Amino acid sequence: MTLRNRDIATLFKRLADLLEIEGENPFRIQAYRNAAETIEGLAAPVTELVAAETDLTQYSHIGKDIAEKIEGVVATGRLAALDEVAQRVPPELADLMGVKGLGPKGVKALHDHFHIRSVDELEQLAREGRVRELSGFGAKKEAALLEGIHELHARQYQRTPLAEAEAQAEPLRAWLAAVDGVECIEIAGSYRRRRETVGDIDIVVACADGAAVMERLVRYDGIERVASRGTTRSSVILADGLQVDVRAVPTESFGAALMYFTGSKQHNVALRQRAIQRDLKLNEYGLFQGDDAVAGADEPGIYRQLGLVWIPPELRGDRGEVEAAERDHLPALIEADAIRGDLHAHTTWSDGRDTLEDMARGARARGYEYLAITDHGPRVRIANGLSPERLQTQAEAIAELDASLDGITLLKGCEVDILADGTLDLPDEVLATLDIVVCSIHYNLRQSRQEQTDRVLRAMENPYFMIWGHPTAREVNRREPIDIDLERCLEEAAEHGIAIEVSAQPKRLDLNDAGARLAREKGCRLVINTDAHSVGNLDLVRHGVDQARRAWAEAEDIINTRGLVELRKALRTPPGG
DNA sequence: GCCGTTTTCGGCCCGACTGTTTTCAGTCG
Repeated sequence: MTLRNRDIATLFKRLADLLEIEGENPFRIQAYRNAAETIEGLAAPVTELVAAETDLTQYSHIGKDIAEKIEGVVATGRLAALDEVAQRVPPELADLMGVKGLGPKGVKALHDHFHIRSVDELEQLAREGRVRELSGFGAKKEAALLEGIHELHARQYQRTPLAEAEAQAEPLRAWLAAVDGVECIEIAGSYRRRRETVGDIDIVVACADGAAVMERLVRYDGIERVASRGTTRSSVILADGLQVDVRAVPTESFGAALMYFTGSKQHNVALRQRAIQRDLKLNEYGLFQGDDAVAGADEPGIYRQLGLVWIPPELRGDRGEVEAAERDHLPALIEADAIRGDLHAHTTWSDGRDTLEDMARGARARGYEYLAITDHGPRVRIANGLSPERLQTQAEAIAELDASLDGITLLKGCEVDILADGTLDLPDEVLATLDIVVCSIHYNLRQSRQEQTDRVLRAMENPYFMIWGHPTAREVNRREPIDIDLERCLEEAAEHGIAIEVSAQPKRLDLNDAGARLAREKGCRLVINTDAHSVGNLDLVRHGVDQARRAWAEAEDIINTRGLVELRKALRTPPGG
């Protein structure tokens, strides 16, 4: 199995956890955690960067020492420093830190006194009521730990997909907005940064009377329990286990609080350091010079005082956005209303729920100029994939409908399968009759990296390969991406003028933000498609726009922001086409 | 261990809440 960036990051996080339990210098620990964040956020595989002898210290939070440690990991598969610490501190203790309410000091105390090593042992100890024997631990703490263990098991470390989080959070936002005196209310956190999944929900409320907000919060119907409650800050757990933190601030602090709770943590740290350099102090109440607030009511004012233009939340990840904002070189991010058509949609001809006509009318009702009908090719039998004969019949139906419908153009297309050997599941003479050919992988997901890469590169040699559909076949929280040399494939795609799909399906979001950013850097055009299997699915496009924005994409990078004539020019041109 | 618009040493984000403490440490975000 290839060493993924996430695996390498995990080693450094674990090293940080164990050192923290040992009581090491907290800044050294933070340095390892910062480096882990950087590694996770890199678009290119670290293994390949090392193979190409890239200077890793060019990346933030990676210095000489950590660069060498990373090279060691790539060479040996092990982090020597971690192995060394593991001789003194049982590595399983890091898992105990996953229990809410238990930090490094608590883990060390429990281990020193009871010699426990696992969450299960802690659970047994707590059930027997023995944790309270330890000074610093009481009955309430013991109960809180049992609760924390329960939650750990229940949620299995899973983050909530953004679309699900929306369904939970928006009604609660509306519930709180009804409190008298609420001036502004926003959902912050990774939700506002539009990450594909969220760990919890952060709601920031501008209100003179915070107590009234908290009073209404705890009366919300969907609450499982109240984890903590104050007059300015409270936490509740919703019925499905999602945690919601609510923070009430005065109106003059709303921008600062919104910024603070939007994060990312790394972005906040960068801004606070910037404030310190200017003899200012930034906290969730405002930007202060001594005791005087110089900004705080709104975000643009704070950024301005720091010498920056306002940074859209999707860019706040300490990935170069502060430097870009300083030079006023931020991208003009794509907006949802810039999308003028969908190039990947299914109908009842294969596994869609709605008819060809319903889909066409639905797209027109959304204001689209065009819609590509791309039912499955024959390989996907379970989805009633189309044979060349049925595809021909469908083409006639599309042409007939297109002629009878004003205000939208229907494009004849197909979602062709990239077979295990890199051939496509329809012959070239059939593909030659189509306007749009989306090529996707649905089967043989477990091929080796070499096989998978060769497979896609071979497929791309086919002149009718126009769009690479959901390129890595990943599914959020459910299926890892296929093992493939993405960078190599994107270079090939750029060369042939193949557009890369950013699937807006919440379960796919494929390519993801880092992949889409890499695609742009390699010179590829992107296309935001819903892969709609119903009329309602067409509305999912905004989730794809979110991903593209996180990839720093502008409207110009996305081919389906163009009118039909320009779109055709932007697509790969097959021979004679 | 990283980093640099008071740079190669000396900082490194900071406030709220909880439980346990009898004045604050630990944890969280």
